[in-house]
Amino acid sequence: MRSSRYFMPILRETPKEAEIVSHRLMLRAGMIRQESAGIYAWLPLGLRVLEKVNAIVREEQNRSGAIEIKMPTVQSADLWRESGRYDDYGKEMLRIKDRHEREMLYGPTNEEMVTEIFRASVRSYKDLPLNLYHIQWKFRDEVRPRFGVMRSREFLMKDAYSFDLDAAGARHSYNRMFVAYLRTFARLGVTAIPMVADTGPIGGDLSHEFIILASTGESEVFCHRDYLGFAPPPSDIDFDDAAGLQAVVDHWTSRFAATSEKFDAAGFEAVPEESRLSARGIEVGHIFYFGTKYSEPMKAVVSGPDGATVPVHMGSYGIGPSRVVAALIEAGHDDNGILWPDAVAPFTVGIANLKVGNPDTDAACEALYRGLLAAGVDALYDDRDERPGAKFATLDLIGVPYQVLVGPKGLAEGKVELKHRRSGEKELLAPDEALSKLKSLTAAVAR
RNA sequence: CGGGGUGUAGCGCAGUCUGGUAGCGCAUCUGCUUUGGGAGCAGAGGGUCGCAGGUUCGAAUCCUGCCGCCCCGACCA
Repeated sequence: MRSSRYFMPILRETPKEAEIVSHRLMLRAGMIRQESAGIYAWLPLGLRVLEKVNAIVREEQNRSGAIEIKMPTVQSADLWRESGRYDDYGKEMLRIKDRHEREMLYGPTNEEMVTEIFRASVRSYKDLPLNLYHIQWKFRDEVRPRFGVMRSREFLMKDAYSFDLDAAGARHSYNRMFVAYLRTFARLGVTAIPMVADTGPIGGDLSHEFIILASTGESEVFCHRDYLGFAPPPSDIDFDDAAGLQAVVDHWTSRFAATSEKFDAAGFEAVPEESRLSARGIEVGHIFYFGTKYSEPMKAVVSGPDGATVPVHMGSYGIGPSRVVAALIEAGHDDNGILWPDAVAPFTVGIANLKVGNPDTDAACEALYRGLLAAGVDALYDDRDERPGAKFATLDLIGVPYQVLVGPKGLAEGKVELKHRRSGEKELLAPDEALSKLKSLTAAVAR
């Protein structure tokens, strides 16, 4: 993408309403724009990051055996009356009426709808296990939305729903998601620690929250330091191997880890003092097993091997990609701007032409830009007629991980400067060396 | 939902107390000079002062009502 042709409304000053660093940086980088309290438009740069998060989430869901669908945002109130939640959900649910005065709602979650879809088509235990997920906008009418997309009213959520014949099968489905989440967050470049969680209004008796540690996080969390060193499960892990998955889950739940709601002083004090980690965290994922809570009232039943009709055991599994974007910034930023993990950076490489109009810099930049595009690298070519300082500041602000600075001084020596955003390291290379080095550095994230 | 605050140009703000027809910085546009860490000079454009009533010769400013937004608390992916 050429900067001169792009839509990237950078703000030099911070809008006063933005309190936390991720919100400030997302506004300044022109990633989002607030349209109403807790409701945001995603501008091109923000959308790029959001879609890269989605892509990783989707790949790992698919790898674990989940199947993607897309359910609507608007649902019928009648569906929610079946489960009894229409009256229970309270003011957080946005209730609307259509032109025929039918009661509708903007979905805050989809347990009822997916159960309805399941029961309409599945009759036999032979069709199980089944896990259906979608990535869709949700709306929860929070009393006080805040912190930008961290706690917004409208937010994007990946929600998966598993269906099994019995509790043991459901446990396996739960573990599949547990392992998929470990891999997902590792690929997103962060450590997310599974912590024992409250099941809340969704109900059930098995639940974990996945927490990213960040000093500006909203939750107070306590865990064993060992979690920071645990290796994520490999990409070739066998999701059909119930015992193998259970071993991974056992390992990742073998140390103390709890949010303040589930904090147990005796358990934490049993952790050796030098290993106790008391920190702040951001909840980016939450998984539940809730048995037959919905299948029973909504009659989602299958025939078992013995011919008996039984309600299916279900679980639900959420990741909030829009919140993840903010959490990644909370976990990665400095005074100059955002430090994206390579895998989700809006652009992997930025090229700054320090003197647009100079035949040498123009030609060198064009060659680099074309070479990167040909290699499938997401490159941003800053070809605007701006001063060098403005270009450096912009690339740092939006967090481009690898930057090539091309100016007449360097070119006179036959060199361009390659800068690594996160470490600040710089090196002088011949343009073609820079290109081949960038190709190898970014090979893992190139398309 | 309780408490506090705020609304003036795209962003950050002054002006409101003490009414006289709107200003500053950044951004934008034009020109010249600049060009390796958010340039300088000169000029220009851009605002129903949140909305609706009221008081007044005259309202951004005073009064009444409404709305939006932000912060603190209680609640949540």
